[in-house]
Amino acid sequence: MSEQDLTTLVQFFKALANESRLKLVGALAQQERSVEELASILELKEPTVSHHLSKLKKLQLVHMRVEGNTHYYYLDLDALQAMQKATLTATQVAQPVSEDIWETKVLNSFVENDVIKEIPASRKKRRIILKWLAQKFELERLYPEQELNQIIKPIYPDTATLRRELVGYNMMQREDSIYQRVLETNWRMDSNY
Amino acid sequence: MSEQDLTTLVQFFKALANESRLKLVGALAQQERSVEELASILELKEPTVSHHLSKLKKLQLVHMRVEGNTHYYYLDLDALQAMQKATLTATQVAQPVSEDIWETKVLNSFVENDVIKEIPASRKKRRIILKWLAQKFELERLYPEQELNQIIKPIYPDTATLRRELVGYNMMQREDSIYQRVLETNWRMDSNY
DNA sequence: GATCTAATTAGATACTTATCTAATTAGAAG
DNA sequence: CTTCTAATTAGATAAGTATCTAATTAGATC
Repeated sequence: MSEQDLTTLVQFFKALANESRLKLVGALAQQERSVEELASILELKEPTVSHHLSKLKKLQLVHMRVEGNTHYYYLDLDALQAMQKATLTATQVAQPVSEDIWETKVLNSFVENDVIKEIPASRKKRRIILKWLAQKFELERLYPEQELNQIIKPIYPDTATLRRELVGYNMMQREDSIYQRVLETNWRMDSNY
Repeated sequence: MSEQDLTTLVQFFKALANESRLKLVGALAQQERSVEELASILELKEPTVSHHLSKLKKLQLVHMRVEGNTHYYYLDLDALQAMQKATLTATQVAQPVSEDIWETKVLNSFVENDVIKEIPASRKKRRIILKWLAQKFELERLYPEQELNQIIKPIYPDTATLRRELVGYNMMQREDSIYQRVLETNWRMDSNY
């Protein structure tokens, strides 16, 4: 969802997020009407109605036709329906950047120059750090424990803890002191990890 | 559209008529997220996010799941879509009372005790008075001019004007000084009447 | 049990806006 | 050309609300 679409959508919702304007739309759904007429139907003063109509007009949800002194307003049903359809899709559309924003922020605060400053206490954040660490290992390759340690040590001295965590999240598998990276789809997602 | 539906609809639009909340919905469309995470994605403080989430929660557009200290919020896609569908129909639904409100008001101000106090200057209002007057005549019946006058006179002394107006709007037809009421569907609707 | 973490609640501020009355504009009618 | 009518614009007020910081709660960790 682009920035432009977002503001347009907000404007649209704002336009209808008001009892008087919603009633106006309802009254105009039947037929065109003058300002005076609308004021009497809604039991509001004419300037107030004029104010609301100008907002709807700015969004092209209504249009106006002049006849003598009378201004007849009518609904743009197409515009209205187009907007409503747009909301159906827009609110469901993924914005794939969201996740990265969060992960980047967590990484920035716990990693500096490829060195882990501190291991986050919360599982949520720890998982992000470990994910970052796991990606340093190739998928096909087998890593003896000693080699694993050599890679991890400059990143974080307590290699034992990280080894244990990596296996715990099932980001790496261990067999006879030989480690191998696991496909991301198989990583543990339980609430305990 | 009932009063209840109207307020519900206004509440719904209000909930989405805000950039932050719309972004929240977008972020939650992908997956559930913690308050902290959402705050970092939207670049807002946590209390602010909490405030917005509580509004969405009150309308049941999102729900929450607790896990330790973390509160995970997730979208109620069904509720969202149901609401959106409701708007599609609601804004188009006629509220058949609107017209009567206006007509009644005009009648009240120009007619009293079945007597026309004054003939409105504006065509719009004049038409309403004449419509009321025309309904005093039966459809099938033929009215000689003299009988017509007898009926109109107690309502408004200047019978000539009213006769002319009724014919002008094509609410009544005249042939050899005999008048007959015209079916409403054939009344003149031009901008000059 | 003391400390830490994530979230909520309370309170304050600044911005928006719905509504009214009064003033102004523009067209119609006498 | 003066008067009347419908609508808009201007200006004022009051209500609502998005956001922040500070304080509080509740759960987890050491």
